[in-house]
Amino acid sequence: MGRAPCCSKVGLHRGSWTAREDTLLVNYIQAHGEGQWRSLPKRAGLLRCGKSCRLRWMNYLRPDIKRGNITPDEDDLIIRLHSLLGNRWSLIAKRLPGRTDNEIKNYWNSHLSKRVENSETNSKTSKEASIRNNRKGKKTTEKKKDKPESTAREGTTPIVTTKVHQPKAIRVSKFSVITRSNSFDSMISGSSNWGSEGSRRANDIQVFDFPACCSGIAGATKYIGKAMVCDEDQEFPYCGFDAATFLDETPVGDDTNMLEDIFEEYQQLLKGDDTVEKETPFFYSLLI
DNA sequence: AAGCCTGTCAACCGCAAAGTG
DNA sequence: ACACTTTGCGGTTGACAGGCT
Repeated sequence: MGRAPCCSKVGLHRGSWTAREDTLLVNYIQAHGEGQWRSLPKRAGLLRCGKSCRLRWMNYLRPDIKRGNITPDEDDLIIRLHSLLGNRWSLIAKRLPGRTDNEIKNYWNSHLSKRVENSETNSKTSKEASIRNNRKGKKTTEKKKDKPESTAREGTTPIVTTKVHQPKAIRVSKFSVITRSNSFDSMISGSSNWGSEGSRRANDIQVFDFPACCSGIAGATKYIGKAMVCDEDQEFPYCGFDAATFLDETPVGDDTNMLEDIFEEYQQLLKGDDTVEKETPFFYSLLI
């Protein structure tokens, strides 16, 4: 499909998987577990490359994959998370149990991107109309502040088009935490000693106070999640709060209200001040 | 009925981070 | 510190299905 193979895979199967191949892969992983993808095909008796096996398992065969259409709730959540995180599909997928990054990416590209684009166009058009009206001398009762633009869709939450970050693809470690001792430089470069799997249990769910530097601006006081230490000597947004880490560190549960709450709180945080983007590109460089 | 067009989605790719020796 | 391998990510492609002309 598409491009030439990344390496010589003469004799290896490519393209769609057969039922037999699926069975072989599932049986092998059930018996031996995931990992060792490079050697897995040989051991499982598959004529596929390890990458292909991993992809098939991750995106299709895993038992916890949720099949079926994206629900309106999921749909909304994807739009809103994308407005915060950009194309970080794996991060978005983590907030949608049972959905894969590939699925969400495809769904976005085929369904949502156009819708959001249209909503932005519409909103732009109405804004321009408004400007034209103003130029005509039509009175406006109040000067609108720069608020997040949103448009309503029938029966769903309005689409938030506040900011669309276009981050580059970076891998976000599952247990990444920002510590006082870690500089932003190390955060960006990814040379992370920001925490280790061994130092924290994955399911530790606690309620934390936002550091004063953050809560002062955001108005938010608490979030539920794993520890994230902030350098309170610095003022937000220099303190080390970042969307990816925040969402990554916040456990996923079945409680959609909790997700809503988390989203709302982070939304508040980002909304804090548009000058953040203009005056502190450093903060945004964490996301872009 | 046949051909064209469009949308969807599984699978591929290259790249970069993380892991290992 | 370095080189090499493994893993994970996001972008892209092309097969396929269904609608349209």
